[in-house]
Amino acid sequence: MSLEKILKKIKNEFEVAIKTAKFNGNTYDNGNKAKEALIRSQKIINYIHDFVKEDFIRAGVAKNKIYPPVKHTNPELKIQGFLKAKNQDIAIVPDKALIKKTSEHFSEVEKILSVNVRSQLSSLAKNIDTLYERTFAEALNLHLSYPKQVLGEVYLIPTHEYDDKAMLKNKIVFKKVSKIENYIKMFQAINRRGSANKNEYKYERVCLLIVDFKNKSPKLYSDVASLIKDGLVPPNTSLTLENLAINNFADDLLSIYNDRFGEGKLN
DNA sequence: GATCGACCAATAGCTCCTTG
DNA sequence: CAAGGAGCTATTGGTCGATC
Repeated sequence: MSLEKILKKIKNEFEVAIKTAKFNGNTYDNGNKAKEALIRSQKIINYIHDFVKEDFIRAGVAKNKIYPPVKHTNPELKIQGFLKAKNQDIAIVPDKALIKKTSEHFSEVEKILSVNVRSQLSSLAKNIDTLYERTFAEALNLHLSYPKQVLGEVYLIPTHEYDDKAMLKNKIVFKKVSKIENYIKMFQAINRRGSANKNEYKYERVCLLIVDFKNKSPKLYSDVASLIKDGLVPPNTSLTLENLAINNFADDLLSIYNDRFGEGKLN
């Protein structure tokens, strides 16, 4: 499925939950509660998981090396990092034998390519700093144990967050424009870890999906010029979405992977 | 007196374990 | 081996002091 279609589906399901206070055959007290159930079911984020998985397959990765497989939500691979073990949203495993080794520290485990995927559609401003901490702690947790491991992160944010108060009354209301600049700045700061022996807090490649859900067909922003044109970041901004957009996401990760571990291990 | 920023806490749905 | 419960986590809502 194309990303455009997926975003449309996400918008639709999210807004239907808010407007009807229903999700998955259950009726909730209000639209906000139904939306919570939808988010917590992981249904929405799983669309993005599958998109990323499909993109890896397009880029040459073997289907059977991806965990959980396309269209499946388990088994997730739990990898023991420096401080804690954590399930990986998308893991690409060069050799099946590694799967049994992820609960302890085996150096070959670093050959597993891992991508985490998350979203935040409301309360962005309030939580930006919780997000900072979580996001970079997760890369650290793995890189401190596995310095060469190739890590990716995909984060979906709206240009205008959904208003949580309006949801209580089953209304779709968008707040004024999100602090998109802050998000870009923060993700650029932890993006493109080039060398395997430093900057453990960085990801090898991050993708920030900036989407305007106010449009009937949600609009995905892949360059700063468009953001400026639509008044979403100041015209004089020095920021860029270079290496932060979805274009070449899988290819970039694979290219770093191939440099570190040799060509073709994931095909 | 409205908005912002920083920090904390809650909770549903999932997974996994236990128990009968 | 089903049912129930405990534990974990992602996401986001509440609050309070600072700042505009």
